[in-house]
Amino acid sequence: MWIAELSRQTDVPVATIKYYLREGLLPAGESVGATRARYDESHVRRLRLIRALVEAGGLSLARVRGVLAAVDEESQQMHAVLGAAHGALLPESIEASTGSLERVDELLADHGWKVHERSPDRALLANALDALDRVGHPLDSTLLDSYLMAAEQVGDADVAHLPAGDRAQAVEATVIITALGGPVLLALRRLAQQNASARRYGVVRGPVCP
Amino acid sequence: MWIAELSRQTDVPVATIKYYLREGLLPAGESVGATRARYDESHVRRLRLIRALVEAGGLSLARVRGVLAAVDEESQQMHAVLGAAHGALLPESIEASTGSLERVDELLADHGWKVHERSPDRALLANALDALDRVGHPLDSTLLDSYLMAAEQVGDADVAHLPAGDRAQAVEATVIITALGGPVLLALRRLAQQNASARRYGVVRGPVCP
DNA sequence: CAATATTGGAAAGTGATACTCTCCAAAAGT
DNA sequence: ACTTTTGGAGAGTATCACTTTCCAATATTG
Repeated sequence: MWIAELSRQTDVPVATIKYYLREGLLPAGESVGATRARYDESHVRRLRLIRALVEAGGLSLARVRGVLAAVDEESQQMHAVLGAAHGALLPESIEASTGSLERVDELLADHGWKVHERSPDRALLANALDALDRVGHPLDSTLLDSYLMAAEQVGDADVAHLPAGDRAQAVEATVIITALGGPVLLALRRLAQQNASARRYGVVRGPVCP
Repeated sequence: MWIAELSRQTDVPVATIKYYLREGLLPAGESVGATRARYDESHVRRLRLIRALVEAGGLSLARVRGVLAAVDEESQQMHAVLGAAHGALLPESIEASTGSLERVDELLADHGWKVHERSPDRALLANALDALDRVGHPLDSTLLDSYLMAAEQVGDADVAHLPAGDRAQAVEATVIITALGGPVLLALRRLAQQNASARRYGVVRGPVCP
């Protein structure tokens, strides 16, 4: 198919496809003459993946680039793919207080979690705890435990549901569920908060949506 | 205190404070003469809140403005404050397929969740499910159930931990925990995924962080 | 065969966001 | 008297994610 057809099938403007090609997010089509290139199903899939990560996952194009690199890295073990996908999803350097980092490490140790010691998530978590401290609302330890147990449920379920057979599909499923599961979980959490709030405070009329 | 002292206490550059004042994110100080204004603890707290929402919560200044408006709205019931905070945290119009919206509504009905029928979270959730469909990895119903139960745990715990006494503090705690709890939960989820992945796939060496 | 349309490719332009810098005259400190 | 600081405003800057405009080389259509 030509670029116009690729645009039609994915609902992405031709100009944007050209931009993604320039940026190296989308591999070039098979060049047919000087002013023509042919695209195929793989381009349709890749383009849909990019749009899903950007629109629903809220990733920047820079992060998408990193995620795609992790997807395309053929040689790695599945466990490493997850680590690479996580690495691509996060800023690589976050600063956090040693106090919060210790609290995180202790928490992980208490529950016997086996995570990479240089995982950016440790620092990211500690950083969030620091921010809560700074605004004068430190995260209660029992609340943090609730978060951890809920996260464990979800993380276990995520990994259990990764397809076992085809490696390429498992890799894609890994980045998709990691990136798009987040918004799903956060939306459900807010809905659960609304439900819990309705029970705790009672509702005269529904909540006001401004 | 003068603006320089406010800057010192919050680690926010004077130019940025002036910018926030212009943008109406920070209320003006008490004007003392033509070239002087006095700031107090309330400005320090507000500024720290803004920075926490922006840096740790990842909110845009436009969303912060909405959240602060919800905080400052004195008249509302606590339940409405939560709704307003949620409203401010999300885009107000998200489109989703009727199929996914029905799936969401059914899910909420099955679990007896009482949420506002026009909550943007419904559409946001349905939109995320649509995105998963479009990339050819529809969200498995048992996995969605795991998400829902985990979200219920967290949402219940969040609301249970809101301070009961002072209303102003409860309002602030509501927006803080809603906005900053998200990153905490997502970081823990990724750590849980790493742990589950280590168990499922075994680890020869630790995951590679690129 | 002529007229029109489409393509790949590159460069420049756009609009939003979040600052950051420069300037100013009035006032405060020394 | 002189240096510093302040509030206020305007302009400038960097990044991001496109979008527009241009081109010459083809393809398609009549």
